[in-house]
Amino acid sequence: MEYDFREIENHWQNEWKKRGTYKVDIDPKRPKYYVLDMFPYPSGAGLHVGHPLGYIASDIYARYKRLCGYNVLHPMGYDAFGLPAEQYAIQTGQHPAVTTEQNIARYREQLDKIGFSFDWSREVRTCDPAYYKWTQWAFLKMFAHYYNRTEQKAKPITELVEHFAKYGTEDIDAACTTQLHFTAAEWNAMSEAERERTLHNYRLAFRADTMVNWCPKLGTVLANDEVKDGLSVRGGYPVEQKRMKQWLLRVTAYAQRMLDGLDALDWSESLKEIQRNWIGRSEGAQMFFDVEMPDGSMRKLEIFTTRPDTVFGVTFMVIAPEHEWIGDLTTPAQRTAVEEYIEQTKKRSERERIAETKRVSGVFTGSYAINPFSGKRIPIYASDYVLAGYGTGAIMAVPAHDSRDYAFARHFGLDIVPVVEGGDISQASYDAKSGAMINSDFLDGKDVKEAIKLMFAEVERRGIGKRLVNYRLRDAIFSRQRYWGEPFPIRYEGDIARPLAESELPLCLPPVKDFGPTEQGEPPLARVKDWKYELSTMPGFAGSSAYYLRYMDPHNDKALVSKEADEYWRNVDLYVGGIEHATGHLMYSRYWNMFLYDLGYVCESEPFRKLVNQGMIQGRSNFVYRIVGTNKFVSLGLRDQYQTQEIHVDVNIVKNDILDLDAFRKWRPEFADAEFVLENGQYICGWAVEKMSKSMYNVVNPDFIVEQYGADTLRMYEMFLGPVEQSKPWDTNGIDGVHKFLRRFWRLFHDRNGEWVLNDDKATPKELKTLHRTIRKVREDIENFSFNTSVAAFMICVNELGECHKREILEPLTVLISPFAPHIAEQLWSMMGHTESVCDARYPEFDETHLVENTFEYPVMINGKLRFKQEYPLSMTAAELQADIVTKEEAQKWLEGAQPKKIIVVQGKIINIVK
RNA sequence: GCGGAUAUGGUGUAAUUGGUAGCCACGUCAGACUUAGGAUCUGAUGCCGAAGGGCGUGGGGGUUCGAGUCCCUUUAUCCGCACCA
Repeated sequence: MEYDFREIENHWQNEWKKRGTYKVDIDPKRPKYYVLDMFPYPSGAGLHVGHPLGYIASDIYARYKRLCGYNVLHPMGYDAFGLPAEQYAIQTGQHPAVTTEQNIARYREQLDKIGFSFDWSREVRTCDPAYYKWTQWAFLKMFAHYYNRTEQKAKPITELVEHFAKYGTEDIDAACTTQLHFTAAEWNAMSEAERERTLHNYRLAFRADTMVNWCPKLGTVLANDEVKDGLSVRGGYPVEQKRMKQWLLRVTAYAQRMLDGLDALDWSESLKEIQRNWIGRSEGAQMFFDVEMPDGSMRKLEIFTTRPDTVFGVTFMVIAPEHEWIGDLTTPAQRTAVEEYIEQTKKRSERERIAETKRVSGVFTGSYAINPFSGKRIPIYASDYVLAGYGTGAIMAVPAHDSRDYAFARHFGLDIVPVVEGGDISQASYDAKSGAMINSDFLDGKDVKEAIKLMFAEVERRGIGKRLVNYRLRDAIFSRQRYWGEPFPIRYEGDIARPLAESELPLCLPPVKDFGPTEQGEPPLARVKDWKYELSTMPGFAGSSAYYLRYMDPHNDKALVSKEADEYWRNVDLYVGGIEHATGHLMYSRYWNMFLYDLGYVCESEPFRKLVNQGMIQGRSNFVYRIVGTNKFVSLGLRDQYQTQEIHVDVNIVKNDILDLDAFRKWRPEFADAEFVLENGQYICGWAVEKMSKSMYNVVNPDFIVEQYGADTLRMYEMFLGPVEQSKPWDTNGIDGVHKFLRRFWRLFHDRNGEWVLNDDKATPKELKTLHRTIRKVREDIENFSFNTSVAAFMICVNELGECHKREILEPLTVLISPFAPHIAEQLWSMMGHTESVCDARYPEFDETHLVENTFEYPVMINGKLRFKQEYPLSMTAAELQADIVTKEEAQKWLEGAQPKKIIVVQGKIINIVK
């Protein structure tokens, strides 16, 4: 009987479904293991071969863990709210719910074909009201809490209200948008609307009037991680900065904890580094500079600096054009110039601003500040090189030691005073944080690092500022002027946002017919009659922030996750997904989880213990070369002889870069009568690595591979391609090698006539050695997530076994391979007479004793090269080994009379013998 | 500019973690079986050389008896952040 993967795979997939093989429940008797994939957004294009890469890896790991006796939670679901479905709806008028449903069905069909061990009874969809009830619930909790920095924990906002009523802002250290100061009397005198407005300054989910990323083309605001180089990540449309009233999440409150938490996580260093960069902690000082206001009053301008040591070199100050005080600071003489400049900056898009970072621009406000240390009167400028969103939006400029300040000073002819030795300020600023201080009074002669410390102390002593830590991380803008997302459980009384009661959840997304903004530019929900709730909806990351918790207890309508389920499954042991979520989903999830942890709803502060980023699979495009003006195509090697035009050709009709001529003629009508100039009787195509996309005809559909070779071949081949973490072009060349391997594996159980053979003969020591070497290698490799090498180990093993028909060898080998090729393993397992699924077997243990009768090799260096090897039994201990060969005499005898010129012994071991 | 990663045959990769570089495959070549082969099987295949032999892990230097692996330096590519004060 030949290896009929079609029948085998069909049969076992049905059988798994029928038996509920992959359904899991809490089982306190067994240790848990939670293997999670980043759930997909079900797009209309379906899966290509790149998508399952991570799923296959995690599936192998999940199956392996299960075979090792763990109770494995391995769920799957859909991240179903989001922009593409809605964009499609706007274009076609089809409701996103309908297209999403269709796409999910297609995804499911494709996923099923590959033979994953998902527990589908736990499927979640973020657009399902029963699911997003808990997204809304978490939002309400954030709305009802603030972050107490003294306790480093989220606390009920009611505590804050009580405190305000008794003591005002006295002794409050809370994460907030702006530092407020008021007394209990002032608080008590506030109207309800005023109090509400004040509380938004502290809530973890809050409304604020801030600068946001506005994307006119998408008609919505976007979070920072959804914008790259001034363009929207989705769609690539221009994004502008605009002041708008939006909902935000105070993720900055958790900046330090998110930073600290990274150390204990088993994530790749590069991913942790991306998050560290994104959080962007910098230590410095807050300092106040006295400012002479044009109206004659004095104010204190707050700045942030990481280089307080250079304060004697401050010769001017710069504020952002958006700075609150800009109007007050501008003198009548400068008013026109300043207003013009503000107008000019407003017009420049984010993209232009980024592109023109080298261009120096700015304007003098007319006002002066006093350098608190040198006592000099210094001018205050406004310039867009100072960002409103970072620090306080104002800086002290030290042109001698900051390249941007230097360029600015040069452009406007301002003083440049060096305060650190080491540079040549006539050429450039000296930015390095080392050297001796000069021109700096009490700091003179001190090293920069010491000077910084001394300055911190001095600033605090004089009461003009204090040490401060600043973060680059911004609060996450949480509302989208869109339809296809979770509605906010918020209704308005005038301008006061009132949360819905928990019992009113879920607040369901009402149906609409038109998905675009209204004529007044309001979000689509404004069209819904009697919709008295918030018009915006939540962003994509809302639904994906806690889905891993929901999988633990997906049908619970009393809680996001029950205490019992949470305490059993705890958190994700292994998370597999793309690195593109480093600053989005992976930040928000950690924030969300820490918040729920503070409130006692979850028992682990970090959601994902170990994380593996699978590489991207790029496309490998193929080209044919048409002779210009003809319908004649010339093979790659001969194209230089003609004037040709390069045309993408469907990679599915090319094999090993050789074009299937008939298939090409059938591919498109205009090629029906194509002629070819061949080399060696074949048409060789050119190739290039490009993004996998329809327009380049390089999309390889997994269904196509499954149909041709079977799911097990696809699974193994994707693993064999190289390390999971690595990005690589998809190359179907070579898939035959894996397919051949599976056929050889099949043939281990069949004789030359294809008859099933399995006997109970004793295995030879050599066979046992082969088996156990493979067990050791594969176990190690799976633990290390090195699947390409474990596939290679299987291949070697099968090559070595030849025609082995022994149960003693084949049974463990079948279990060993079942995570990689579950269908064929299952079939063979049942043919061996097992009634239970191979998934219920135990993974074979490595037994060293089978290697004992064999030998290992002890290398000796001769003439600087390893030339001579002696084999010793593995059972030999290090001491015996030493006694045997380590002495010079032994070595000499061992070399059989050859006269060594030199024997080099290091720490009692011969490491080199020179003859 | 700052930070992270990678570099090995024609190709994808491997290397017991400092010990014979190139495992396992793809591709190529040769052979067998075939009416036929995009089937199957066997063998060869890093480069140079007729051979002995020499060279060889992006380049240069170093440590070591010994380096793909450790250190310094340099180049190239990829990724993240970026007027972040």
